[in-house]
Amino acid sequence: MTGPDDSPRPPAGASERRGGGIAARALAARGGPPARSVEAGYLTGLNPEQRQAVETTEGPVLVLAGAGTGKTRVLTTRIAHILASRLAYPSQILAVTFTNKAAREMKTRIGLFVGGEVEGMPWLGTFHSIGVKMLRRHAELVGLKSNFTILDTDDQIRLIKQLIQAEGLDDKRWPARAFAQMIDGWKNKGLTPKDIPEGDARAFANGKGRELYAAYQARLTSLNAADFGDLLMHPIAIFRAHPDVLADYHNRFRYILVDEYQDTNVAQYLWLRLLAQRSRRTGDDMEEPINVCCVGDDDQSIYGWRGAEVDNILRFERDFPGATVIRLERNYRSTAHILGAASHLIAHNEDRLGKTLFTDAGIDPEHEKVEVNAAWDSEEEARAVGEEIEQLQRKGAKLNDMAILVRASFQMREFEDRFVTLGLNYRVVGGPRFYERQEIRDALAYFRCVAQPADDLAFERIVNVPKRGLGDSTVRLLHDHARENGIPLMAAAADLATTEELKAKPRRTLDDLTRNFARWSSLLPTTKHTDLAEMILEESGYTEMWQNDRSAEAPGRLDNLKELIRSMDLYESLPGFLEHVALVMDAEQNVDLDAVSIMTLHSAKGLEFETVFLPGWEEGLFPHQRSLDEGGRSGLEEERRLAYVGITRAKRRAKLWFVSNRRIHGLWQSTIPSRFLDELPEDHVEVKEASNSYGGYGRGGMGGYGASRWDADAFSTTSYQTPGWRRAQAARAGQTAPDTAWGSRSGHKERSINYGESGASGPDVRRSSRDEEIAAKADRYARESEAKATGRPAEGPANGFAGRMERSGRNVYEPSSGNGRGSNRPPSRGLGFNAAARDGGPREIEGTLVAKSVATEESRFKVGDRVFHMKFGNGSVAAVEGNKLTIDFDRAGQKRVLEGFVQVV
DNA sequence: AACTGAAGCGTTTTT
DNA sequence: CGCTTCAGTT
Repeated sequence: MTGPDDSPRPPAGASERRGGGIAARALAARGGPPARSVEAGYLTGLNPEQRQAVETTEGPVLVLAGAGTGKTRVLTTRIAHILASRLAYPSQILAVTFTNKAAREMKTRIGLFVGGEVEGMPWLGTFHSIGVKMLRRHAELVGLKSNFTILDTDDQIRLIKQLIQAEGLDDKRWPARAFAQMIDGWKNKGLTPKDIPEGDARAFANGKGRELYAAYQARLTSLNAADFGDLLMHPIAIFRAHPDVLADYHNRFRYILVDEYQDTNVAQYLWLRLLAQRSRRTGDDMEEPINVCCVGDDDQSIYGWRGAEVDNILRFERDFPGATVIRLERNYRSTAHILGAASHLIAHNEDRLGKTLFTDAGIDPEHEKVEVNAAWDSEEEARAVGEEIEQLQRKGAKLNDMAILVRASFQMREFEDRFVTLGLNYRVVGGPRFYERQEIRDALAYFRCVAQPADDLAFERIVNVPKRGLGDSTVRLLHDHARENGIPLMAAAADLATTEELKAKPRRTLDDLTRNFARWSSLLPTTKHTDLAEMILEESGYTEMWQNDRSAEAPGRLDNLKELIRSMDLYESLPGFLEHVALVMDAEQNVDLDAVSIMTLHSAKGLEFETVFLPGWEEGLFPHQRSLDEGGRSGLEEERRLAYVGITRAKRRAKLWFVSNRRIHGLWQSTIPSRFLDELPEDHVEVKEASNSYGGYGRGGMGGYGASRWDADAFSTTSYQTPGWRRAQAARAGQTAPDTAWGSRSGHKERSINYGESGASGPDVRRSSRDEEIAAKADRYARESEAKATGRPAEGPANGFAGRMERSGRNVYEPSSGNGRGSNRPPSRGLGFNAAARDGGPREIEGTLVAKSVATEESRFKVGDRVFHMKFGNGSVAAVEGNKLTIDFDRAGQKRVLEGFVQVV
């Protein structure tokens, strides 16, 4: 099975053809003049270390690249250099990244060097996408066909659940999800069923862990399917069992580059080592090493929990003897304050190779120190951050240059709520993924059934979606029949439609359904895939199902389906598209819109922003209690690296926050500032007065308005030696684990979020009680797409309503403010935090806010107006509050929306 | 087969 | 606290 890209076999070596030969390359490796006579333009502007990393093309190279030291630039320039020096064909370079984003960026940037010919780099991609590519070429060696399907987590869990039940085990006591995660963990470590430790095997399913794992693998094979982990496991198995295949790759790849090496797990490491560690046999029978270059930063290793082994990077020199190690320590991103703070923090870690970042930019009095801010609770934190953002915006800053980086995704909500209220554009990066939405998965399941009628899991998913009266009992019959005859469910369905086994009604339905699928499949070769896709959704009744759905999300889902079909246009065929979807679970974001980014610290790695807000620096949350409990010291160190990553995302401003009260599991807990705050150097840090809504404006040297938790001297000095701080420290010292909610759970069973879907057999789709929120977000999406369509920014900066709305809510928590979730406030303020409330707060702030309110126009809507909304259709206005309208929609029910999104009919 | 209420469950990070 | 899942009911 040869793939489409049978690139030219490497001849005796591309360079030899140019008369360069190994010697010439070795010369270049010693830093001598490059093979080209003219100094290549792409080399200018590199510092000496970067340049060395680019030009040391021969032999193993490890580049330890600190944050902001131009890692991506080195990587891409190195590839460009290899290509420009004709050391290898594009197809002879294997370049592996971790994320699709990184792969995309590399492609783009290499394209800039090479002049757009990115297609010529067939082996640049993520571990997984390259894994699939290899697996498709040799699938039969592990008992698969080359058109195998890739399971998503959902399919995986359903399948495991079936197996658990088949074993006669209690699927409540042994949850499928937990086992899916165990399997994942094993595969991350490169362990097949027979390799797993006895203890692990016993830990699940009354000691049947190993059997279950084996059964799962067998089932995958019979389904002609692979899960994510298999995309690496199978190639490893193939390489080991078939030296000829491996030799072929050895022969093919002249250069191997790996990005983010500190994040590789054992399986990836094994895969890589198989490919890179042997010598390559050249035509004239000489041994020539494959040139491997790994780039990484041990200080940014934050995926240990997922099986990443920092050891891989520490072990590099042993794995590849004679390796050149290059350190990139010159930081081009951040100010000296930010760098100083981050470096000082990370120096508290023991397990590191040790790098010292420096910058040429000296300490500039204009540069802001890293800020530490306090807030009473998370709501106030969000409010204050929102105000800071608006302030920056007023000074001309762009929202695109700001980001809020949180430890855990539940923190995002507060900010989203707040920004919706403010009318501040935001974008959640890495949130619920497009392809994980229910309607998208359903649609994809239809497509999979058409492209591959043997895809049982897809079939199962949609037999009764929309409801056709094919319930559990019918499906069970199908299963039995399929099993007895060793045929796929689709075929079984076709069979049963012709026999007497079923009652007339389901038989009829089944007959219709299978005929439809047969017809769609037959159209596959002749019909344009986007048209076919549309036809499938239309004729299956799937579109209609959502059209008839009166819930708030339905219109959005229909939009998503349209978007799905639109995006298919970029791909050549249905199978091609399905492959893309399986591997690339994220959808590109709309970058045209000026918006604040909200994301987790993990997904922020590799990005940079002028201003970074880092909320939630509290013990238990950050560092996360669970990391502490499960990971001990190394867990703490990983958290610290996460903090380091967070701070180093900032170019000019890093603003840290902690709150005194946070709601966890619906309960208010009082919290303690993160130990990481203590670990910051005073020189580069400014501790701010509680920057809540009543104290937040009068910053810096201002006299201070009354005692506060931080006390007056906290204003003028940037010291931690304040009573409040000491109190917090004392509290922490006395009580390590903050509280029950975080502490006591013995760690097992983690859950990922399931987006409101019941399983395959549970067709009743219930209304989520998050309708309101989703509706609010729907507004945002509407705005985004509108902005996209009209080509102009959706709306200017936040209008002046922010202040007014906060008015009454500022010092006192008002039970019914916001969206009806006003109950259950934290206890009344203590700790002298109320200082500003005593005298009503600083005057000029009041002034500002009042001015803001006055400047606002009267709403152009009034109660009773008939209006139209892009998502919710027609309705009548039930209430007006500022720019927010409560509208009774004819179809979608009552919603609160911003007036910008509706128009008078 | 589909709907409903009620109980119980988990609440970090994701290719 | 909010959400998912289950079990019992129609």
